[in-house]
Amino acid sequence: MKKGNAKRQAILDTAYRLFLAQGYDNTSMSEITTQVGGSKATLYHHFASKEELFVACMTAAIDQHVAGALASLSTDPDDMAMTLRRFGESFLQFVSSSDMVAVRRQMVAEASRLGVGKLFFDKIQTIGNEVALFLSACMASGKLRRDDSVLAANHLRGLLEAEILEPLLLQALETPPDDAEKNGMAQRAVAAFLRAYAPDDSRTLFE
Amino acid sequence: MKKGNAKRQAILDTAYRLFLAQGYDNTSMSEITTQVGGSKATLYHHFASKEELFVACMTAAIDQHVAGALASLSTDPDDMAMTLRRFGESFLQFVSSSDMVAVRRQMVAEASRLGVGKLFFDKIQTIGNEVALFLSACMASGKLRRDDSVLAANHLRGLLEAEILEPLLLQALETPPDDAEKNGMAQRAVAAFLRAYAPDDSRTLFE
DNA sequence: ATCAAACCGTACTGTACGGTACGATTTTCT
DNA sequence: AGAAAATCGTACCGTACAGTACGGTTTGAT
Repeated sequence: MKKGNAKRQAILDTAYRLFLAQGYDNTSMSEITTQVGGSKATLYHHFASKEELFVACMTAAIDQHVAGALASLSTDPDDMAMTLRRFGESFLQFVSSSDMVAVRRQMVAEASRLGVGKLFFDKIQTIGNEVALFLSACMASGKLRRDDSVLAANHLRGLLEAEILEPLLLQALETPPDDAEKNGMAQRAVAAFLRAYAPDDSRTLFE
Repeated sequence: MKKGNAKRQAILDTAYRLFLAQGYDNTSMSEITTQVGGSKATLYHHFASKEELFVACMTAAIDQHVAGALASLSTDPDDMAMTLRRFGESFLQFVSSSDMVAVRRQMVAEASRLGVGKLFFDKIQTIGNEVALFLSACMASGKLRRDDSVLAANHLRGLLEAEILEPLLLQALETPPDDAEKNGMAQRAVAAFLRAYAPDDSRTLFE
C-alpha cells in the first residue's frame, strides 16, 4: 500500500492546486484526472464524490497552514514587545500568502458546503487561543492592562489584518505588497495594539 | 416606458435575492425567470448575459448599502468619542447585517468576475476616506495623536470587525449576535481605538 | 505463484444549464 | 388609431459535467 497512497496524494495535490486557482465549480473532475494522469475510475476509487475530494483538500490545507502560524509564537512574556512584533510579522506573512488567501477565498465561497467554513474558523480560533494565552500571561505580569485576553487577541488580529486582508480577498490590488510592506503593517498594528492595551499607569513605554 | 423599468427592477430584485441566497453558479437563469414570472426572452431582453445581470445586481447592492453606512458619520469633532461610538455601532450593524454579509461573500467568491471585487473594495474605501477625514480633524484639534489618518481609519475598521466579520463570512455561528451584542463589540472596539490613538500627554481621558 | 487491490482508457448516461428561435400578445408612446 | 417596444410561452440547441460501466493491466502482499 505504497503506490496507493502516492496516487491518492498526487490527486490531492493536483485537485488542491486547481480548486484554489479556479474555484470549486470551475474545476471539473475530468480536468483533475487529465492533469494528474490516469483514469477517472481511479479518482473515484479514492474519493466518493467531488465534494468529498474538495473537503479533503481543504482540511489538509488548513492543518498544514495553521501549523506554520502557530510556530512563530514563542510563549516567553519577558520581551513581550519583541515577541509580538515577530509574531505579527510572521502571522501577516502567513495570512497574506497567495496560497492562504486562495484558501480563505474558497472557504468563504463554499462556507456552507459540508460545514467547511466552520472547520476553517475553528482552526483559526486555535491560533487566537494561543495568542490569548500569551497575552493573559502578559496581563498577569503587569506588562499589559488587564482585560479579556480573547478580546485582546481578536483586536490584535483585527489590527494586523486591517490594511491588507480585504483587498487581497477582493483581488483589488494590481501588485500585492512585498515582505517589507507587510512587515511595516505588522509594526504599525503591534504598535497600535501596545498603546491600546498598555497598563494604565505607564506612559513612557513608547518613544 | 414605465412597465419596462418595473419589469427590469423585478428581475433585478429576484436575481439579487437568489444570487445572495444560492451563489452565482447555483442560480440558473431559468429559476430566476420562473420566480419573477414571464419569459426567459424578456430576461435576455434586459440583460445580455447571466454575468451582466449578476454585476448589475451587485453594483446596485453596493451603492444602496454603502449609502447607509456613510449617513451615520456626522463630521462634528466636538464630541469625538460619542461620534465614534455612534458610528461604530451603526457601521457594525451595517456590515454584519445578513444582506451585507451575503453580498460580501459573493464579492469574495466572484471577485475576479468582471472586476466586481475591485468595484466593491473601492466603495468600501470611500467609507474609509470619510472616516479618515473625520479623524484627521480630530488630530488637528489635538483630540487624537497625530498619525496617518488613513491608517487610523483602517485600524478602526479592523477593530470593529475583529470580533464578528470572520465567523459570519464563514457561517461558523449557529445564532448570529443580536443588536445588543453588536453594540458591545462596537463599544469595545472604539474604546481600544481611543486608547491606541490617544494624545501622548493625556492619560485621564478614560475612567 | 496467486489473489486482491489498485490502476488504466475509453466510452457512455443522464441531466442541467446558458442562450436562442419564433410566433403570438400586450403595453406604451405619439 | 397605429407603429414600436416589451412581454409571453414553449420548444429547442449545444455543451459541459458528475458519475458509471467495463474490460483489461499492473502492482503489492502473503
